[in-house]
Amino acid sequence: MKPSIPQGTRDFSPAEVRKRQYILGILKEIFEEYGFLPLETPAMENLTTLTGKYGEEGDRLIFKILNNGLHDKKEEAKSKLNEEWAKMLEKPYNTPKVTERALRYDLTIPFARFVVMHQHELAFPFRRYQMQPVWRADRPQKGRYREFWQCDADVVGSASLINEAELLCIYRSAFHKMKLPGVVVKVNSRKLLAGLAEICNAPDKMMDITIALDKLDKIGWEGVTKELQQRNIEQSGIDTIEKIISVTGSNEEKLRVLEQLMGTSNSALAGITELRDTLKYHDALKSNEWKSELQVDISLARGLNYYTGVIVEVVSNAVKMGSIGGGGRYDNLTGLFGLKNMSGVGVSFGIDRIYDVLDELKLFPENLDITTQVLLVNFGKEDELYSLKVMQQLRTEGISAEIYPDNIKFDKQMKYANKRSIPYVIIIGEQERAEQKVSLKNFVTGEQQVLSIVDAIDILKGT
RNA sequence: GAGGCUAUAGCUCAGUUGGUUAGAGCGUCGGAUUGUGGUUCCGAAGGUCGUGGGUUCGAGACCCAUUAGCCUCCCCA
Repeated sequence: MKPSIPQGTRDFSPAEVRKRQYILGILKEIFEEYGFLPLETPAMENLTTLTGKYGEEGDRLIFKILNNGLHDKKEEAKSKLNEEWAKMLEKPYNTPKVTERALRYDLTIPFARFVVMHQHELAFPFRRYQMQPVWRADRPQKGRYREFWQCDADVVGSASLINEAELLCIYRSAFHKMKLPGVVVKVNSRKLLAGLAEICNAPDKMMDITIALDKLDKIGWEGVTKELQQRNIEQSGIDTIEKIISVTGSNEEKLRVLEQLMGTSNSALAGITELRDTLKYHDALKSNEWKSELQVDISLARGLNYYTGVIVEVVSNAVKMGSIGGGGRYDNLTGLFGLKNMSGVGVSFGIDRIYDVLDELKLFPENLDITTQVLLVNFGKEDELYSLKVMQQLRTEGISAEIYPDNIKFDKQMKYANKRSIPYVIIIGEQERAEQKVSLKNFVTGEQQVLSIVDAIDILKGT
């Protein structure tokens, strides 16, 4: 049979894993630096944990897991299952008989579930980071996969805007460490968007307005106007929106003008205040080394409807690609699972996209592909036994070493070392063994010398 | 959910208005060269042309269906 993998999934070759680990390593380091603790949750959740949390569209994209009731030995149970199957096929919907588990769709909802289940053991505010794959039954395309990784950091149990500011700093610090150019961290507030809907006389149409507005970059103001008309927004409202999104200047200047334009809405004023306070905290925390921009952007919307306060999204202008991260404040996330008054805020890094961007811009460090430092050539018989001892000595000294396990032709072994980009080869034959020495060949320069084991170790350690 | 493109060797792809025995590069394996890699040279293996049907004297090519992959919109990371 022809080997294949499911649509939207990928193998990661050793070189790719190295690169991915480079990204994960930077994130992990920063998360820990900011006091976040690691968490892992199962790949699958109970279906009821996930449904209804991501909107109608999201629900459709959840990967459901078939019950394995087929192992049930009772004929009665089997026929019951067949009935359910038939029902499901007739008009597509799910019954608990057929599926009651699903692959996790993101890391936030499982986190909320975890917090509620472990509320008595946790010290609040609880900060956790989590880096694991998630699955979506989406149609794959460039930069979009059915299995992809998310790296989230969330704080739950604190309403302070210091958390928002810290998360903004995590973004800026991480992309600074990756040397990613053209990074723009956009912030907005759901309250501001709610206020916008209010002053457009359409308080119940916040989602319609924000979805249309979110496309500003893509389809321009003309396209957005059309979309707003389609969504039945009054012309006076559209004019107001135009005025508001045309506001330019520094973040503080923007906020000042927005305050004048939207002063009649308490919600908008609350949004402006929280953005102002977040920026104030951020300014106290920030490093002058960071080259990314932090922009208040009222056209920023985020799809997930559990956000209630500050929202954030990160893009890189250096590459044509969707957002590489996003997040926001959700006031009542754990309320869904029965734990009230537990405000949370979090950010997510889309490392698959970050990978694509870094790869395209050739920003991965070059030394990532170094693996084994030295290969011992195998000459068979007593030579290889002596080589094994030498090899363990090297490993004890912290030098990664491997022996070619089979006694095949010399040049094949050399070709192997070359292909693996192993920088050193140790040759131990009869002569070297008799003298208790090794021949050390530098594969980059081609130089070779006969040395005592101690001297060889010194050279290998020096590089 | 809507639309577009593609499918030929392990990989990337040629293949003329339909015409004899389907090609190249890379990779793999063997040899030149069993104590010295990269470069080079010689040789070999490897294909029911995605699958099923149709048109035709004749189909890798044309038509229909089907499956899979890629991409765009929607939505999202």
